[in-house]
Amino acid sequence: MFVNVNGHPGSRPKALGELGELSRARIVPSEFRYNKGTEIYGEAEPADYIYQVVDGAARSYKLLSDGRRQIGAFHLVGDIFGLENGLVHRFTAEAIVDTTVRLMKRCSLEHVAESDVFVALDLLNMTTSNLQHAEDHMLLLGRKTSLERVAAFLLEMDRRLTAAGVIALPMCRRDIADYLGLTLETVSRALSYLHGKGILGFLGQTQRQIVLLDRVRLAELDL
Amino acid sequence: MFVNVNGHPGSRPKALGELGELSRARIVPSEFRYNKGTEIYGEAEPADYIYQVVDGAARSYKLLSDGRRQIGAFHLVGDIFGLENGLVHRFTAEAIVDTTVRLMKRCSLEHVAESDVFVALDLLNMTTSNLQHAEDHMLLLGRKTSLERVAAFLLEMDRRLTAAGVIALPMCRRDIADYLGLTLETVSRALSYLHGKGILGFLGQTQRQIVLLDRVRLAELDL
DNA sequence: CGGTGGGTTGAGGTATTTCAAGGCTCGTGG
DNA sequence: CCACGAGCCTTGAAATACCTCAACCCACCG
Repeated sequence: MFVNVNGHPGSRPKALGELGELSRARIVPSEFRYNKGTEIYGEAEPADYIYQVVDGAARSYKLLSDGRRQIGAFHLVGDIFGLENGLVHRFTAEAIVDTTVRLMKRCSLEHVAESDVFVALDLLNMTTSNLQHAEDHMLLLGRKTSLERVAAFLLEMDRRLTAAGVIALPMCRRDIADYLGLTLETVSRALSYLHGKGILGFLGQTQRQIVLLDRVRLAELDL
Repeated sequence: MFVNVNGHPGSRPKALGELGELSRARIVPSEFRYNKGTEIYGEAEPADYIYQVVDGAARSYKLLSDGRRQIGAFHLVGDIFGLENGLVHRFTAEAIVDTTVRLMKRCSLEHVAESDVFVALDLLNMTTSNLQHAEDHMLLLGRKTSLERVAAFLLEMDRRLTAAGVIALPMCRRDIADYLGLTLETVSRALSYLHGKGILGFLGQTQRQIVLLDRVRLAELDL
């Protein structure tokens, strides 16, 4: 079934083993590269590092026992993720495309936080940002229609990764669906609808580059 | 509005409150009572205080422009809520029943946090707890069926407010529905179904007191 | 008593999912 | 160079989980 593409149960990459190579660099943040679809860390794994996307994109998700997946967030260039307060990660994180991350050992960070108020407040600010996103997303998942969800998604991506007026999505329709609590078909239909209404256009033939032609009408769909 | 708080900026705090993790903050808490259904604070209002439920229960929610409501959390006895990092609240909070809260001035708390690393870390811990709850709730809202949602709700309430084997719910079906992203009818049907299966029982005639008769089968529904 | 605020239940409607088919692109190998 | 399969996306048709609308019951309360 869903064994390969999203790296479901089958794949148990050796994130720790790979990171072992980096263990020499204790203090200085190091960079690491993950290939498309590979796991960066798994849910319930020890949270030894925090990550920042240098290039590429990642997804964080939870799974139900039967494979249903909910993506909690996409991590784009510049985003910091993997920040957990407890000892373990609460999400699985995977590279959506070939991705370079900068990583930092968590324990040293915590140690700094205990002695430096401003680091602690920084952590608090980052956690609060994550919380705010999650709160907004609960409203979307609990109460918005499919069209409203897709509109909100497009506006979020427009805000976060538009370059030169074009939204170059790194993720496939299934990822979008699992982020929005829909099926990929419903996402596709909503995008087609918006396309038909002249609200957005596609560039190239991959369907992953989107131009927002009428931001006003799109915003009207995002209640 | 409700301005009966005596803690003025000038007054020097002395006694420790029982605000648990925040006791180091050395802030004098005052109590206040809200009648059933009244607003404690509104979304986008200045966040001047943080709150702890002494008695009763509260709900935090967001509204869409057309009135659709998503309850993000219920606040039960002992819970701290209204903790925002920004200047304004991101939810509206209301008393579900007649409720007594202990409240603390936020600005003084922040001031302490800047100088006391342990207070800042306490704030971080509380924010992280909220984040974790929101993350779990996203999975519920995005991917679980109505029966699974109701089962998860019952188990959460069982964990958080059961006394003597009875779950005495403070909230009505509509609140539950708006928490679970369902309609009140669907919630009612799910409860009836579980009742019919012998998984739960009702006490009294208000339908608000629930006994879990078969926690095992209920847990099986919570994937 | 009559009204109001919950709660349940049924019948019908609908938004979204599910199932199925087909198209397009791209990489690989004959 | 073309054939081929895999991955991704779209679209249609049918199924269904949940919603909507409506009726009714019951407890509470002035």
